[in-house]
Amino acid sequence: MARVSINDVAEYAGVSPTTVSHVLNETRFVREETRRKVLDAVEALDYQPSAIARGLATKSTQTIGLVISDITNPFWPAVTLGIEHEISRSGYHAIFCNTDEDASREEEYLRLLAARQIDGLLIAPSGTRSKRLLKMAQSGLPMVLIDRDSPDLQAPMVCVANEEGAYRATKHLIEMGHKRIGVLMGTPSISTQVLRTAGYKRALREAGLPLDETLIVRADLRFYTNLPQRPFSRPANAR
Amino acid sequence: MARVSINDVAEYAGVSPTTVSHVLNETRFVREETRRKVLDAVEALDYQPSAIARGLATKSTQTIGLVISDITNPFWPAVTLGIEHEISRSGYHAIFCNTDEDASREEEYLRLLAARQIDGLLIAPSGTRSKRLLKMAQSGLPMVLIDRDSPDLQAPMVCVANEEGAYRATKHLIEMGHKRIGVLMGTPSISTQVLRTAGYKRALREAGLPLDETLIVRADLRFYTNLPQRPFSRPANAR
DNA sequence: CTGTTAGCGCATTCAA
DNA sequence: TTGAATGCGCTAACAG
Repeated sequence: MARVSINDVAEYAGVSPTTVSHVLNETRFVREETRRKVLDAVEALDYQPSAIARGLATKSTQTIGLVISDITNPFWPAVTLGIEHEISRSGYHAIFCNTDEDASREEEYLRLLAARQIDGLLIAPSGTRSKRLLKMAQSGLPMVLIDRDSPDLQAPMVCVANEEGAYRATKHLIEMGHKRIGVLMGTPSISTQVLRTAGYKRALREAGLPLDETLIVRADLRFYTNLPQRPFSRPANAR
Repeated sequence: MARVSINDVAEYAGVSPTTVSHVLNETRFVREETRRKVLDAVEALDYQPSAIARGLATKSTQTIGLVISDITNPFWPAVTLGIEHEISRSGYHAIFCNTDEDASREEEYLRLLAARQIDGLLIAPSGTRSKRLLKMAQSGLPMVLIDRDSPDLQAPMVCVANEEGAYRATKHLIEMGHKRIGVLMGTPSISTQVLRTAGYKRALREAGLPLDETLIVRADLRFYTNLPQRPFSRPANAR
């Protein structure tokens, strides 16, 4: 039952562990004959290198953290799928973290990811500024924000045009002759919501329409299907 | 930039690494005074134990593999959410693997998970029987099948009542007076599809209705939203 | 062209 | 009540 290690392979092949390592990683030239012996041993013993041990030795884990808010919001599966494809194409893999829009869960996950020594981080940050996240960014951990901005993080971000989108939508309604236009807003602390509301206001301003704050309503923007909905009680959320 | 290790903490606190390890894991009694010193050192140095190193030493990774077929099928986000909650509640975390219903991707992921020394596996197996998966099961790796059965695996499974569900649905239609009832079937190799079709047939048989095979049609059962749909071409699939 | 040695950061005997 | 020594499985100098 004991895991077969690089030493077992080396012994079986009659070479040193170093050589085994080198042929497996193609990290230095090895005589074809030796190479064959090693490969045969690997085959015979069904050897699987331990990513753990390698990680410890190289300080690189080929792992990236994926921190999102709510996988049941259909936006995220679509994003996740694309991410997963690119990641796995490059030999990496993702640790999946669903924060449920809960700052303490986010914090917990960040701690875990740090302990797992991730090589990079993809995150849709919750509104609350996390000291840990900040520190991770400053430590030089490669990181990109998805869907949401975070003022003090200054990491690259990819997102939709929230302000512009809301602006255009509002403008469109105005052009159709509507005067009293409302907004359903999700979690206010999130950049998407702030920006969309900003776009909405800009359109109103531009059209000379009055801004009625009571028309901006806090709502639960989650997507409902008739699937079993979240068995866990959580604060309302939205992208 | 160098990671602070257990030795740094030990030195800072004026104790041995052994003691640090013990207070952190609460694995043997340590005098309160010593304990405090260690905890203070941890705090002062912002020490994060390396899960990698621990994994290598203990052979336990607190990691479980989650292998599903298609995260854009709304069934899976719902399932994933529940899994993620339970997993993280227990101090574990998941490596997310989206196979896209592709046997070779499944194979690749299984290899990766084995290398990462996962402690357990949750999988919705693709139809094709994987030798690697079989070996993993036989090696004693804790494993549970989700949503789909796999004949030669004999692992615990949790799924919906496919046969019974299809049976009842069909029966309902029959009771409403319908005679020509069709089936849209996804990937045929998957147990869900087989069972549902079986339930359908049972209902027909029971009602003495003829079975018209041409009414069982292979289809793409993916769920379409107006979200950007899979930028990758893949074979059609379904749960 | 290949092997020896020495860590990576932790947990764990075995001693004291 | 605490330490010293060893090893997990691998990679990376440094030799030869």
